[in-house]
Amino acid sequence: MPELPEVETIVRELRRHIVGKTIAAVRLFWPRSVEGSQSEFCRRLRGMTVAAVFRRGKYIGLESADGTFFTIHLRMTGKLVQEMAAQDRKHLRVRFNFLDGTALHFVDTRKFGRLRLWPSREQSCPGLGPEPLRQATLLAVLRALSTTRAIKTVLLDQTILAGIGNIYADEALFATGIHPLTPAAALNHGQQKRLARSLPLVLRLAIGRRGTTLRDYRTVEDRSGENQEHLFVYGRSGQPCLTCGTAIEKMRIAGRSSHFCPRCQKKTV
DNA sequence: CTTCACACCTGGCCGC
DNA sequence: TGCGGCCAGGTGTGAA
Repeated sequence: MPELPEVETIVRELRRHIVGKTIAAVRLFWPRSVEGSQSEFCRRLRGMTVAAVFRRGKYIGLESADGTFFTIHLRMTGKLVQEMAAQDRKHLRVRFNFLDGTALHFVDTRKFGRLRLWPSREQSCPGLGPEPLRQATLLAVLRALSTTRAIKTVLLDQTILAGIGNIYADEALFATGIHPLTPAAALNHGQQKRLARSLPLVLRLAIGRRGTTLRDYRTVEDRSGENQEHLFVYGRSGQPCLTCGTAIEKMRIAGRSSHFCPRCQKKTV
């Protein structure tokens, strides 16, 4: 489900809702949602006062003043909500109760989401590439690519760039006019520069719209995003390209469906 | 190094 | 109505 813009939206709402609060109780309804020792996880979190909430790629990180740090990865269907809707109760996996009487619910239909403790914030989420929100960072990363893997595959690789998922990879490639199968190292300077400009734009616009809600994604306040109203290619196969009218095509790349306009995104190699 | 199948899970949708 | 097959914002593993 959630990619960088959705996770960023959730993190911003979490800051409003839980910073300063102390966890009174943690209850696991689906223990496998927690990686590592479940008893240690619950023990360390009990009594923890949330000092800060972070995002790193698609990870949400919560930290206390004494250095306790844990992450939540929502994978496909995970969500964090203050209040549970009726249909959420069946999929409640973890519940955090705070001293002030409020709660935070980790709801996850498909049970792919994962929570885990780390020794510190610095030692968490190893192997993630840089954040893709700055043009200069992206340009450096794109210029350094020497792989022949398809650019779409590379954008989805979290060790190269952290936070991009299937929707925004497709949208950014469309915005840049690059065919998703283009070998990463074959991008010319103009394409590198345009992609480095487009990606942060696509992501920031989506953040401004609180992300893309296709099915399950909801914010902490149980609001949906609005970016689904502004997609150019994702989920639009067979429909006319909003730029040129050609039917959007769909093909499988890196095991994921990829949407593109065969006219606006010509293969250059 | 890279691709690919498969695993982890549940539910919605479509065709028959 | 029921059933099978296919699909889904993600990631990790092991085989080829």
